[in-house]
Amino acid sequence: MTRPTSRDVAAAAGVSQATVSLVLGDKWRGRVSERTAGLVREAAAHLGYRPNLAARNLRLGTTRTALLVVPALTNEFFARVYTGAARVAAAHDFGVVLYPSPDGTGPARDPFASARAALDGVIASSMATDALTALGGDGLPLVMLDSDPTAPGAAAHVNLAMADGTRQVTEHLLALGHRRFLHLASAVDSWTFDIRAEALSALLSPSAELRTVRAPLTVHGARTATEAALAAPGDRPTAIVCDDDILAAGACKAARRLGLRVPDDLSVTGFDDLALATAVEPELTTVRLPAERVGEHGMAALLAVLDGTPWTAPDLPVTLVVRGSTGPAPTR
Amino acid sequence: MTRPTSRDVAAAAGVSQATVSLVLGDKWRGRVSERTAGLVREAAAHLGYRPNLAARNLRLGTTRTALLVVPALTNEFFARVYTGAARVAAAHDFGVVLYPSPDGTGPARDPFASARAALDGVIASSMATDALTALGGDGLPLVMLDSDPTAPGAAAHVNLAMADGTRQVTEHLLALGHRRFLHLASAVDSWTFDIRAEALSALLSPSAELRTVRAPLTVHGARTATEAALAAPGDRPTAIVCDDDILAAGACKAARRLGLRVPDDLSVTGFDDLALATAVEPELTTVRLPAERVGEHGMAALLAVLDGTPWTAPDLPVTLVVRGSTGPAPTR
DNA sequence: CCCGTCGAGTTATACGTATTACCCCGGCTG
DNA sequence: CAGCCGGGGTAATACGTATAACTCGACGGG
Repeated sequence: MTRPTSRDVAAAAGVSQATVSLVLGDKWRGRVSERTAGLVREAAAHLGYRPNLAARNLRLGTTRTALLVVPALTNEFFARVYTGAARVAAAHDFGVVLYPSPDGTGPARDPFASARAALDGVIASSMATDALTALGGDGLPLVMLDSDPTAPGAAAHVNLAMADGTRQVTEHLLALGHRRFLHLASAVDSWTFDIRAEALSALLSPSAELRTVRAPLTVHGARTATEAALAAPGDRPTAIVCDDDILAAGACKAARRLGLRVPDDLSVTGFDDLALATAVEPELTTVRLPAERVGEHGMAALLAVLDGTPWTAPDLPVTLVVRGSTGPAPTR
Repeated sequence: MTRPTSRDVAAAAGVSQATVSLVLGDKWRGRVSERTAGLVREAAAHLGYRPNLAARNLRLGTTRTALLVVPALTNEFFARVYTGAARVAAAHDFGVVLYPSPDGTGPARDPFASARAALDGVIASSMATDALTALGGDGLPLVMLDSDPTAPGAAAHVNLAMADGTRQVTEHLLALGHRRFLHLASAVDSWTFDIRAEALSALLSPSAELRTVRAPLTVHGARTATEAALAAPGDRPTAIVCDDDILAAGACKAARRLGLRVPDDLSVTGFDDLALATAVEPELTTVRLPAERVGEHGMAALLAVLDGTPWTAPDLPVTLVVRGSTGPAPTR
């Protein structure tokens, strides 16, 4: 009734356990005869043998498993990061285990207890610096994605050219004649917020006006925050630069509620190029982030670190995708 | 340089390895003095000791880890299923490892090799029956979510009242006067498609007209499929029942392209109540599925199976959410 | 005829943990 | 004073695997 072990297979094939291990581990060239190997494989298949991963991991001292820490899986961006990481992992016979870090509804507090798998390394995505250092202290190699490269504890970094993305979108809007901007950002602190806010104000001042509003990373949260901002006294902004497509979708809804037309009265831009960006009307002008590439590079970096190989790579490029949510500034 | 083991802790605390294990495993009431326990804990903390999970799993013969197989993580529905499963798992000191089954871009073929963790059981969500039976053969307890309850190999099932959801949405549309329906479904075969198609045709015939179109589960795919369907000769449908909010979003875009107004000229309904449903304009009338609840029940079912406890539960209820994408049938 | 070599396996061991069975000692009981 | 008990801890072991070290014939060369 219990699962068969390599010893059971050995007994069935009339050989020793070591031979089973050699054959199934593909290490038998010249050590075991073709005929015996066949017998072993047949016995294994017949019994439905599966090696016990726990035992193997213990013996080998490595698990070929990485932990990927993401803020929230329901965000398509991170799902895509995972996809990329898992693809590279699979190519190197690695596995990836997820830990959605506490966003309130997530699982328990301790990633390493929660992800019960034995791990070889950790990849952490888009975490605030202090949350990361909390991860750092336990001796596993750590790769940080989309995070402050000066933060301590990381063996490698993978970053996106966020500042450049902000530059592209801003210049696009400036070229369209916009001069009054609203920066709509996620309420959650992150390194990329700082980067983008900085790039934005550097590009705009002193020729243009900039206000910043932060909102929960949901369509609804962005809508209400934007409504409030647009209803504020003073000259209305003509362009809203959002740090996320989700926020941009909310901004568009706010505009519609207030009777403003996008893009005629108000231009809105997003970030990420999620499926959402082309689901809404008008489709969002946004900055496409190579999310899967981020995951791929993160896993590659971790593999390099585990190998002792030095790893370094430039920031991943991002591209502006112009769609229907931006247009010339209203001449008024 | 290598990670400290329980023996290292024992040496540092001046006790035996067994004592360390007892103390850290909280099994020392009456077996170890308070003072010694303190020493052990202090030594462990000082060395940064983390028990080796592989060794523990091997010793205990259980991993307290489940594999969750989902079709695609980028779909918010499955991300929420995972969230629910992980929450219940965490409450029972279990972990959940994901395996996004091959959607083309996914990782390798064999879930059990790919998810490298040693497993206690498997939860498979919304899989076609044949894909599931391929999973079945390896001796692990299997819980099926949202799948054909007559399929062999499952130790337990968790299902949604999909037929009832279809009934609710159909009656809503019938009450609004609609008589010509288009059923827009995912191109991927699934048990729930059959269920809903069946419910729909039973409710509509012979009083109303029904056509079925299947499309890739993307906004773009749904848009092009819907455009083609609406351009087809014959009387245009006045209501499109979609099996997914993503499809509904695509259908709305198709309508707009053809100059049809939603809901004035055409009513559209979705399924799932994703964030997308309230991101688009008009917001989607849809059937809300308790996705997290599905994950929670799935994990609970697996825990029960592992316990030997019988497990059974009625289908999870679903609720119609009426929003702006449905309205009275055009009087024409 | 003896030794080296090679082919085809086997025996033994270690990985780090949890737990069972045991040990020792001081104090209480009869 | 022998016997017993219980508190406080230790020694030994098993989990299933991978692999290094070894064995055992047979064979070929010198």
